[in-house]
Amino acid sequence: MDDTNQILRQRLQKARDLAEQGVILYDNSFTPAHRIKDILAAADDRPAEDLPEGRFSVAGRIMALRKFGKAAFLHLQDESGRIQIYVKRDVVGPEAYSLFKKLDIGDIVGFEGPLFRTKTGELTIQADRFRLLTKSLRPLPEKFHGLTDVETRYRQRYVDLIVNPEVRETFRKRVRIIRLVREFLANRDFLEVETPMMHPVAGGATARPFKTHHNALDMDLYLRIAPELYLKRLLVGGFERVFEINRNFRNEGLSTRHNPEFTMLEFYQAYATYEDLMDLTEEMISWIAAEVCGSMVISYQGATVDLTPPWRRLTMDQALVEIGGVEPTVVADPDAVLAEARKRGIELPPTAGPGKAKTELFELLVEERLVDPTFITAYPTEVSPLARRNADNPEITDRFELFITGREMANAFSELNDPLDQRQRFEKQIAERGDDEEIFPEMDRDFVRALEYGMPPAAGEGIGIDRLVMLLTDSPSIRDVILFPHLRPEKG
RNA sequence: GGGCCGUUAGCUCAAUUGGCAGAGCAACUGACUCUUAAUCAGUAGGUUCGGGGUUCGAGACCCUGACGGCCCA
Repeated sequence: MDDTNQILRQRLQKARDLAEQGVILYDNSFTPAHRIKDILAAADDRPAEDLPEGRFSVAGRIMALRKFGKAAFLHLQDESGRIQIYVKRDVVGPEAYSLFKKLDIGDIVGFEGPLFRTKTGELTIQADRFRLLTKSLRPLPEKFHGLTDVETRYRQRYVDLIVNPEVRETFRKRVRIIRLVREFLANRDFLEVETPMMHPVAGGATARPFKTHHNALDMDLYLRIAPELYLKRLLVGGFERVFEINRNFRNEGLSTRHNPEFTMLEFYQAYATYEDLMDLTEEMISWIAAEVCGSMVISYQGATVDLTPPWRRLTMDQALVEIGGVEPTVVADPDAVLAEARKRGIELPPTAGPGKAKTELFELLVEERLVDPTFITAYPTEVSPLARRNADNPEITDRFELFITGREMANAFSELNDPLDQRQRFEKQIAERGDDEEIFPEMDRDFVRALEYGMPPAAGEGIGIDRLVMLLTDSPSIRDVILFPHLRPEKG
């Protein structure tokens, strides 16, 4: 502990003095009978003469303290809310009051007493007993400006949570959103499963994985970049509707939209197509928004986003023409697409075909302009190694991505279940991976074997939970919706 | 990885052209029994992110490193 700080020294000395007087600094013998929110609700707007009678006991942290000579007001905060407490020497007695005067903002204290209203009408507990439950040794941030330094907020999230109620609310909403996702899928007979986080082969996505090592088995393992290949094995096994909400890990850069570990929902439904999943996705996200935000029309960083179904559906070619302003003749001609991409300054690897070029053009010209929810369909097969080919056109897949506020929110497709096609696409991926052996180092042979047993026709989807939470909590950065976002160590 | 910006008291922030490092809140002492950014009087609190340099003199200028933010890859 940094004992050069004056305030810390004083607090520590104060704690020692209290301990010498026989005060227990970390007492765990007080059980509050009430939550602050329930007291506030019970009293509601009732006038002073009509307040609930009897004694109330609450426990929480002192957030503000206004002391007089022989009386004091304080605000106590528990998880549910904040209430004013009045402590008067004539009521608690001189001995207890001199102990009370040693308490600090930040201490956790239990109070007991009846309710009254102050002359300004504020509901207040007139404490006749109290007990110090936890002595705080570090000062809280200033009451008016609070804690705004983002680095401290992320590094010491506990302080952020103590002093910033909107941060607590964001994380409550996060929990609520995840619970609603589970409820929605459970109501449709989806089975929640858990699949491995450590994979011998990092598959199911194209991303650089984290590597670890199993000592007893003397083998390298990868933290999963996606659960997809395991969930599809479960379809082979006969579970027809499965989902998993869990962490994925990608060994890539950090940004306002990327954390190395992030939470992903993936779900798979047998005998369904990507078109069924568009309906399901609309229904799920608009319902969750209505439950959590109270409306399907929400505000995100100053923009209005209307989540009311149905949502706009465009093929990638249509989006390039209608939103990106690319000539239809260019979109229709593979060579022209490649030329257009190069003309726009996009650097393409030598192996890239028109599908890759289209996707890059889409990211450049269209993506950020899709504010209201939009499904983009007909992704090139070239960039969709796990998706089923379209029956009429093998160059495209039965796939969609969902964009909201210019960000990719979901990725879904009718699943490829032809084992021979799957093996060829894996082989092509490996051949084209370039120098970076970290990405897609080998094919998942067992997955191909599973397909050989026969996977029912199915559609599957992934939704980035963190991005969904960002959208529904109006948070600009993924770090605002992850309790402990990744940061470099404090001391280098 | 690249560019730009930032880091000053526990917190939020000042500091003119390079000239004694400050305020508010928090803290400490005292007064005060309905306050709510309580009030009043007084006191204390600094490795100006680290290292190096220029200068009579550096929080500020130069070099370098750390951490963070934004944008780009």
